[in-house]
Amino acid sequence: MRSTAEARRVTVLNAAVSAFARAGFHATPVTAVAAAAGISEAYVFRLFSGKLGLFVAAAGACFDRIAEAIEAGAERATGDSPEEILDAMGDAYAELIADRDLLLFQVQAQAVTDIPEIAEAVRAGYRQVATLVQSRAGAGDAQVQQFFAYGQLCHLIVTAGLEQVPEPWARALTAGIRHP
Amino acid sequence: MRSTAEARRVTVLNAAVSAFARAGFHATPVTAVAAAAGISEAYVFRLFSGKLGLFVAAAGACFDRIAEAIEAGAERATGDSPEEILDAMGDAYAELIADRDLLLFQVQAQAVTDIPEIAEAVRAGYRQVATLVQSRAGAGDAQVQQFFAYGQLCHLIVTAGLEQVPEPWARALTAGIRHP
DNA sequence: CATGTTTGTAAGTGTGCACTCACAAACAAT
DNA sequence: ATTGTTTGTGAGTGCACACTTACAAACATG
Repeated sequence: MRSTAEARRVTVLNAAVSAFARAGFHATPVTAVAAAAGISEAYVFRLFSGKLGLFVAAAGACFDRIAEAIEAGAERATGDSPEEILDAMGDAYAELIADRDLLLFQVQAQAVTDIPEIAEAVRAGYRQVATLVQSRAGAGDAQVQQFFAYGQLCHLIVTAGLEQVPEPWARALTAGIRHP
Repeated sequence: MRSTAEARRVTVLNAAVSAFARAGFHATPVTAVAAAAGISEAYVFRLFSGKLGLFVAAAGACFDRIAEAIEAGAERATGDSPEEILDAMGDAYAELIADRDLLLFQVQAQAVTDIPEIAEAVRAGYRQVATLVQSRAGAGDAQVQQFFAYGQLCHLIVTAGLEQVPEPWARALTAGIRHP
């Protein structure tokens, strides 16, 4: 008995977010997650209820990390106007997704929302983050909407690799976006 | 010999866009596409170079339809200021994605950009649409960027089913978005 | 009508993967 | 020590699916 089940679950979830982020739900065998976590495939199935349960739990971990980073970013805001807090939140988010795992996982999760359990997990994740942004920044609906619209644009820029494209249309889409 | 190969390819591509849109690249067996097109799986493999070739061709067809609709929308603009043309383009896009196939296909394609051929197809598609919007509307970079940012937000709203969510955070994200 | 070409399919083949089960070793409790 | 519980794995099982091949029927052309 090397570790408690709860500690293993955390390790596995980190490996799962990373693995699912790259290839998505259907193209990622749980063998890959197990290998990344350093345990056997069979034990992953005992720790989580099937591949679907694993993915849903990983989604929860993903959005928890995002909410945590955004809240910490708000704490570092220079002022307390909605604009300043939103800006600080944007910076924190840009910094967080530097490794791309959390960003890509969101894209992958959105792609498998035809599975009801995953759709619910995505809604729960955005509920958590959106209510946080709304209440913590004290921003109006339009500002919150804009915050998420440009966040989604960021997902497109990264998945399509637009920061590598020198043509004018790509420069227009990536202009001023923090950090890609 | 009922039909020419070229006519079959068109039929198959329509079926492919629809089928891939729902379940994505990896979860859609080419049997499903073949069945939807009313031909055998083996013939699909003769018409296209593997499942990947089929998906890439479907992506081309998808973005062609989008570009066509946006151009037709611009034609119907009430004035010829960038704002009015962009607005007409937005309406045309909102109308086009009413059946959700074209929207969901884009989301699915973004999720499998770890496959280089698909990443290139996505870039080619957005190049086509973005240059069209930029040149046809005569809009500045910031306006073009905003156009696509809110388009991407629209993808989130649909995949997560936010238009069905009555809570304040979801209302903020969906406010004023055309047609969901 | 004979020969060639294109359209179409039925029936495989091999492989990858989700999930299970029987079993073992580490630890706890009495 | 003995019994029970939790942590952990190796070795399967069965199925879905990408892709191939061999073959047949429709059409064209001389």
